[in-house]
Amino acid sequence: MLDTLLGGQSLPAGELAYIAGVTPQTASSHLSKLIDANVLLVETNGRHRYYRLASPEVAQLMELIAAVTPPVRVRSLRESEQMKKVRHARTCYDHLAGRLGVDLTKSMLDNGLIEVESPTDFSLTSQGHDHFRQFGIDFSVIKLGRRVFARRCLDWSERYHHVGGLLGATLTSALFERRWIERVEGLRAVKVTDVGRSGFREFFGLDVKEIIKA
Amino acid sequence: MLDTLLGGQSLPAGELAYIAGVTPQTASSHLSKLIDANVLLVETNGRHRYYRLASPEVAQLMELIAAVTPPVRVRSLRESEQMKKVRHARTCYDHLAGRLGVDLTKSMLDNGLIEVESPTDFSLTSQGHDHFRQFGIDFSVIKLGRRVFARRCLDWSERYHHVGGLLGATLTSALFERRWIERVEGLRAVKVTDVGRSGFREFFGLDVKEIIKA
DNA sequence: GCTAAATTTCGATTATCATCGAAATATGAA
DNA sequence: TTCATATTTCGATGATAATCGAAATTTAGC
Repeated sequence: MLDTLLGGQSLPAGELAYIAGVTPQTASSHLSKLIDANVLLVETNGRHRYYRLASPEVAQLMELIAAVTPPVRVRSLRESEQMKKVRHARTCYDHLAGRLGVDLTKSMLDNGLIEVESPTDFSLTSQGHDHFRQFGIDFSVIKLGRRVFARRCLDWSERYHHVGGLLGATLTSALFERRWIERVEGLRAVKVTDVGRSGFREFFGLDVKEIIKA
Repeated sequence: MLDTLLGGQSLPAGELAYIAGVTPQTASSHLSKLIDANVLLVETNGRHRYYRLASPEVAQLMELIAAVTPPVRVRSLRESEQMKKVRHARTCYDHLAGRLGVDLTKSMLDNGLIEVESPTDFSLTSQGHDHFRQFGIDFSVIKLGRRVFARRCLDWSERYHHVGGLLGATLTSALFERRWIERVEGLRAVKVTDVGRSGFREFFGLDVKEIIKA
């Protein structure tokens, strides 16, 4: 959770729990300890509680710990293959991340479907609205609710942003529905199907470099 | 045990056990974990095994933890007096910290001996080079090796930076050699001698406010 | 080679922590 | 109001860690 927050974002408890792979109760327990220890700050916003690092010193602290700690040894070929799959394409909460998520984001930027609105957010251009309407998703009728529309989410494996928020989530669930992507059993990784491979090329001008074999 | 080793000394396991108030078995168990975690190094010298911090980064890490952590409640008058001494002047790994370390750093900045080079580093000005040559230290002939020359190290008690790195270490060991400062028995604290008091005034334009009495 | 000192390893006990189901709380929406 | 969602609190259980006695290991000095 701390590693995720190192990017400087504020995230709600549920999302941090998902990322850490624990239940919300467990995450809540850890988060409150981290608050007490002056490591995190929380900002209450309605029923969401956004957690973030308490100070630049904490970020410096974590970088130092990473510098002092011996690098985590990958113990087996299987683990290393799994790591490759996870780096290639995975879900981050409910949207695409990894190489695929980042490349898709870059191609949407290049094609003028989205643009960088602020350090923390993307926005959908009118061209993007049209393009996604053709794709079968009409974002002009989708209600925002409390959720951010298109978060710029820092990708730990690619060190670049991918699209999160409602846009990322809606797009990703559509990709699952159309079977462009499928979950890899037991991992956070996803694989691109043959249908997806041609779909990404035609619709997003994106050549998916390596297809992960199931 | 780590707090004791922050003074920069090497100590045997038995002594660290005594200081921490645990049996040698318990200390040994913790020390071996700290070795595995790259926090400590051990030097075997006959049947004694001398433990010390593994790197300046570990010292910086611990000072940062102290800076982030909420202050510990002081339980007794004696503890409070000890705390005062430690806050006044102490060694941080191998360089000066506390009020004295911070004031010395400020006076070197004011007198143009050093300047802020980056958020993490100081640098020695040409005036500083001359001044230290007069003092008897020629930094132009000291090899850097892998160590940072003059780190801006955050001071937990003063919430300001003091000089670490090679510059801080070289200066501090010279101060011990000339008996401007001496260790306080059983603590990380140091005290300024009468010689040091006049020396700091003449050479660094620094009035040492309170002399810690032994 | 023997003995004493410093330290570690082993094993058992006790204390503490992590975890999650169930229930409570808080908020926003219908 | 009622329902759904986000989050926390409580409580029980299983896992992990701390601790130290006993015994093993290492080495200095005799």
